[in-house]
Formats: sequence, structure tokens, C-alpha cells
Amino acid sequence: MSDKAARKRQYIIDTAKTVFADKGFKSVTMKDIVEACDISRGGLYIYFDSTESIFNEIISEAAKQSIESVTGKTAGDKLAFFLNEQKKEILSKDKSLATALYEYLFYMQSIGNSDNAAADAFHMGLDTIEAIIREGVESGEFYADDVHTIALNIMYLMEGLKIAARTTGVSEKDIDSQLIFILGSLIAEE
Amino acid sequence: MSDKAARKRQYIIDTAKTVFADKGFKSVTMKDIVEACDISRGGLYIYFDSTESIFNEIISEAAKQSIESVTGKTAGDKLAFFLNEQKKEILSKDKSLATALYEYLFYMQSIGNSDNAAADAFHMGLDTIEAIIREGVESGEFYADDVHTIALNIMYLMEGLKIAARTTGVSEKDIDSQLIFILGSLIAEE
Amino acid sequence: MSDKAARKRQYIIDTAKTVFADKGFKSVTMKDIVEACDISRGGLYIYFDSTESIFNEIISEAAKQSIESVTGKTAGDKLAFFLNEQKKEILSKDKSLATALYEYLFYMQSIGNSDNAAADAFHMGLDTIEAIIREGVESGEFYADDVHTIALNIMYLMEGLKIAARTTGVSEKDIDSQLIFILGSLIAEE
Amino acid sequence: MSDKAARKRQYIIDTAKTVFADKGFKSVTMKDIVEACDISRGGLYIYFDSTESIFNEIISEAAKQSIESVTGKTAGDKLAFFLNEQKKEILSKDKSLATALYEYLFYMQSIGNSDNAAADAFHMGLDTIEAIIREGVESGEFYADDVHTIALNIMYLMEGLKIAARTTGVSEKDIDSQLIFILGSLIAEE
DNA sequence: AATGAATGAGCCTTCATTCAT
DNA sequence: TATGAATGAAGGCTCATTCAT
Repeated sequence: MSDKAARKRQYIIDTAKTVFADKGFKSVTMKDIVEACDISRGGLYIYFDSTESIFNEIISEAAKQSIESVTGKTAGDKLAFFLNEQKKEILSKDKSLATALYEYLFYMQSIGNSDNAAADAFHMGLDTIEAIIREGVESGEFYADDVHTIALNIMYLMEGLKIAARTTGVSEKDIDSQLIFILGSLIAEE
Repeated sequence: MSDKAARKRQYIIDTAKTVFADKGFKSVTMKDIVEACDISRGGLYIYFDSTESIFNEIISEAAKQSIESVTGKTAGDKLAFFLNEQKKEILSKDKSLATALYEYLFYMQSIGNSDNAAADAFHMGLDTIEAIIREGVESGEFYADDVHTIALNIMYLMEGLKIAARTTGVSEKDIDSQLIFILGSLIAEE
Repeated sequence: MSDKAARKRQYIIDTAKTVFADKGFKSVTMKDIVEACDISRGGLYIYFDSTESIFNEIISEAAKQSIESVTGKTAGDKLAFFLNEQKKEILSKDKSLATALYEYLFYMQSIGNSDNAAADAFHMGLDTIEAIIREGVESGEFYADDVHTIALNIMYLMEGLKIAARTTGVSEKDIDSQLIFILGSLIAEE
Repeated sequence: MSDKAARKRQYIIDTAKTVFADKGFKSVTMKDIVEACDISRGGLYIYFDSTESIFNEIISEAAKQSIESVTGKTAGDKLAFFLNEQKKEILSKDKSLATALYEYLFYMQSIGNSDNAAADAFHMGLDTIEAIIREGVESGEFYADDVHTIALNIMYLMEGLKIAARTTGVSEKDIDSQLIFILGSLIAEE
């Protein structure tokens, strides 16, 4: 029975994910989720007691999955892979939870709740990229004075691109030139 | 009487601004604004018919004001000035409308309403910085291969820092090292 | 307009009074009152935000009215008048708010809210009767060792009769013999 | 197995008693009891189908137990014993079911359901005290014109004190002076 | 017997919006 | 123009009650 419950819980999470991807965070109501899941109001409350708690679950799940392997032989390959993943995410406007995630973070901030699932995710990304660059520097592939600052620079840039993609718009060409610019600045300075 | 009306309209806008700065965008209700302005419910509707329309007015007004003069003798001075303004904005978490603005943009996107006020503001900033860099390159102060890409890079980075400041957090030290990194990359490569 | 509002407020209080008299306290919902008053849900909330606040208003109003003059020439007349008023209240099972009042008091107690509109009313009654007896003793009409204790005795007895009338039942004959017993004990002991 | 069932039923009653003592009658839900008993929702329904039916069981059980022996050699001793028991009950605000009982009775009255369990209990008490007084009168210990009226007087007074203890408050001193007053009036009048 | 997930009714509360004055 | 009372829709939450297992 607990197995069945777990499956239902997962079903709710998966269904809710599409709702959040569709409508962002703040606009989603428990009723929306009830309707999307085609269950009763009370039924939803057995599993979750707010849209926040559902969304929380969604992002921690997403966080787990995103620790997935950055593959590549050389540091350059790994960085290229990482940046390409980022590019995909930047461009995946509709299907993604990014907008909802930002709304959620802003909302959390506005109510003074500095919850950290998202901060954690940011720092995990930062660590990953820092490790890649450091590896590249050690192998002589990259040149970098201050690895931490460069890693941060890349992360902020990605963040800026994601935001821009969702607000003012970015062209794929713009993204590409930014990515090339990063790679170039790591390699060029010999 | 149109004069009196204009003054009242302006009063509403100014008062509402503090509300949005306080609570973000989505959480603000017409009731909040009515109360902050200490006017009647019906009275507000004479001037605005939704929080969106009020916020719209606020940002177009803000856009006008932000074309502020970038002062400085040399391009380096101007860039330093510009970046310092950005830094102030990044750090001005509470008093600023930035959070509300992002919420608004995300909301607009989520209901498929791609507003351009924000895009305009972004491009104005981009133009400004591009002009500065170009000036610096021409005067020999800066070195840059692709001015447009570098200008975009700076803008996205600023955007990323603003977001991070409002979600995962940034230290002033981190901001400073990013700004120095930018300046360094423009000057260093002779 | 404030006049109209005051009239509406009063209308709600008066209508709600019949609802409470009918159904007691705990069973009454905001919806019940909305329906009895034939106004909108939101409309009721303009004036009151809970059944408690409405009931509170009802009892403070009732308290004011009950300070009404105890009439009579001699202390004996006054006491007889007072007791007769009490008798009426004891017997007025249906139309009265007494049941709702007790429910309210128990509820208040159970949530630890020792609000005192009711305690005040009790003490006002106590003071009244104490004054009457004291007057009678001084004029030689009554005989009493300890006026305070006798006054309390009468008040508790009245309370007991009211409760009994609403739970186990009392006959008018029983009430009368109790009232005569009180009067007798004040006069008899010369 | 009927034995096991009986034990479980008793367990529910005993546990529910503490819940009612805590929260009164009207505020207790089936869910509260389910949680207090740590059984399943469905499980509770096998034995009882409403809070009313549980509470009913509790009070009939209590009624059986309250026919406790009034001990004492002389009528004076017995009366003193009886009154002392009453005093304890008056003061036992928290641990007792009295509040819940009153709420229950008022609720029953408000829905027009005149239960007799309470009336029975009242009359049993009345009979007890009447017998004691009569015994005292016959033995010459007490003086009383109208035994029934005095017995009723005492019962109503006790009721009034119980209510007051649970609503407006009574001091132990007040109770004592009332009890002394009663005893005094039975003895004093020779 | 027992479990506890599921349902749906019922009440609460807040606002956007209208409208008579 | 301005007011603010009034409405009703919308969403939140909690339970009593049922039922498949």
C-alpha cells in the first residue's frame, strides 16, 4: 500500500511538473494541480499541503538528476559538454521549469525564506565547472589566473543568459558567441 | 482639473512603487495599493485597472530615468562609472524594484505576453556599454576583438549577478572580482 | 453613509441574534448568518470577521440594556422585581441567548480566552443584588449576617436554575419555591 | 474475539475521555479521537459512528460510577462528605468532563434532542441529598421546613458553582462560604 | 476486524470589480 | 471625479464517511 502511495505521490509530482512548467510558480493553485491530476481536493492534501511543498519536491528531485555525469575525455571536452548542456537549458524555454524556479526563488526571498535547494544547485554547478577548469589548467589545456573567479564568471553568465532568454530574448547566435568567447578566453591567453 | 488628475496619477504611481519594491509583483493586489495610497477602491480604478497597468507605468517611467548620463573623461572612467552603478543596483536588494521587475517579466512570459519595455531597457544598456568600449578601443585604452560580444558578455554577467543577488546570494567581494575581471580582460590583452 | 452602515451593522446583529438563539454558539457559521441576513459572503466580512466578534457585540449590547433600572420603592420590592426578571429569563428557553452564551463561555474557556464581557455581567448582577440587600438590612426590612455571601448565594442559585432549565428541566413551581425560599430566609430570621 | 473487541471499545472510550476533557464536546472531531487512539479512521467507525455516540457512552459509564457511597455516621457527616465531593468536582476544572458535558447538553438542547442521562444524574443527586436531610431532620440534627425545596436549593447552588467555576471563575474561599452557609442554615434555625 | 487512501461537501477568507450616491 | 459598500467568484483547508484490500 505504501508502494501504491509512493506511486501516486510520484504521479502527482510528475503531473504538477507540467503545470508549473506551463504557468510558472505563483499562478499555480492547489486546484490547478487537483484538476491536472484528476483527483479530489482532499486527496491531494494527503500528500502535499501547499504548492510550495510540491514544488520543493520537484526541484530536489531535479537537483538529484542534474548531478549527472559530465562526460568527456579532456577538460576541454568536458567544458564543451557542460556548456552545451547549459545552452540546451537556456533555449528550452517552454518545457522547462526554469521560469517557475525563478519565480519560486523570488517568492521565497520576498517572504524571507532563504531556503536553499536552489543555492545548493548553483554551488554544485560552480564546483563542477571549477573542477573542470582546474583540471584543464593542470593539464596545460587552459590558461587561468584565478580559477574561482572564472568559474563564477561562467556561472553568472549562464544565469544571465537564462534570464535573458526568458525575458528580453536571446538568439542562438548570441549564445554561441558567448560560449566561444568563454572558451577562447581560457585557451587564448598563453 | 486634468492637472490635479495628473498629480494624483503620479501620486499613485509613486506610492505603488514602494509597494512593489516591498512585495514583488505577483503578491501585490489592488487592495494593497488602495491601502497604501489611502484612496478608495473605486478611486484607483479611475486611473488604473490592474496591478499590471500600474507596474507597466512604473517601469516605463523608470526606463526614461535610467538613460542617465554616464559621466567620466576617458572610456575607462566611463566604464568604471557604469560598472559601479551596476554594482549599486546589484546590491540594492530591498529598496529596488528589480525583484518585482523579474517577477513581472516571468509572469508576462508565462501568460505568453512578451512585453518589450524590458527588452528596450536591456538594449539601451547594451548600446551604452558598446559605445563606451568602442570609444576605448579607438582611443587605445581598451583592447577588444569583438566589441558587441564583449558588451553582451558584460550585460549578461550583470544580469546574472542581479539574479544571484536576489536568489542564491552574492558577496560584495564576488561582485568586485567579477568587475575587475572584466576591466582586466579589456585592458590586459595588449 | 456611515449612518446607513450603522443601520446595516445593527441589522446584522439583530438578525444574527435570532440565529444564535436558534442554534447556540458553536454550530453557527458565517454562512448561516449570511443566509439569515440575505447578504453576500463578502458583505458580512465588511462588518464582522467571525461569529465570535458578532456574538461579542450581541452580548455587550445585551449587557448595556440589562443595567436597566431595577425599580421598586422598598428593598423588598426591588428584590422581588429582580428575582422576577431572573425568573423570566430562566423560563425563556427558546427565544433567549442564554444557551448560546453558555456555549460561548465554555468555548472561550476551552481555548484559554478568558474574555470578560460575561464575567463583567455576572459581577454587575452581583453588585446590584448586594446593594439591594444592604439597603434592606439598613432599613430593617431584611436580616442578614453576611450580605456578600448571601448575594453570591442568590447569583449562583440563579445560575444553577438557568442551567437546569436548559439541561435537566425545571418547573415553574420549582422556581417559585426557590425564590420564596430566598426571600423567606432574608426576612424570617429576625 | 468479542472479548478483544470489548477491550478495544473500552480503550477507545477511555482515550476519548481525555480528549473531551481537553477540548470540550463540540470541538472534538472523529479525527481527533482517531489520532488520540492511534487507530485507523475506518477502525473507529466499527465501534462508534459519531462523537456523540462516544460521548454518550462516556457519560452513561460515568453515571454508573457516580452512585458512589456517601459515607459517614451521622446525617451531618454524610452531608459534609457529599458537599466536599461536590467541592472537589467544582474545582477540578481541567481534568473533568464537566465542561464537555455542559457543551453536550446545550448542543443536544439546541438540536431539540432532550437527552435524559443528565436529568437522571441530577435526580439521583437530588434524591441522595434529600434522603440525607430527611435523616438529619428525623434525628434532630437538622432543622428544615421543606426538605425537598432545600435539597433542590443545594443542587441548584452546586450547579451554579460548577458553571461559574468554568466561566466567570470562583475562588475556593467563595465555595467554602457557600457550603458553610448551607450547613449553617440547616443547623442554625432551631 | 482493521487499514488508510480517497472522495466531496462544507465552511472560511480574500479580492477584483461594479455601482449607487 | 471620488467614495466605499456590496457582490460573487476563486481558492484554501478540513473532516465525516466510504470502500477496496
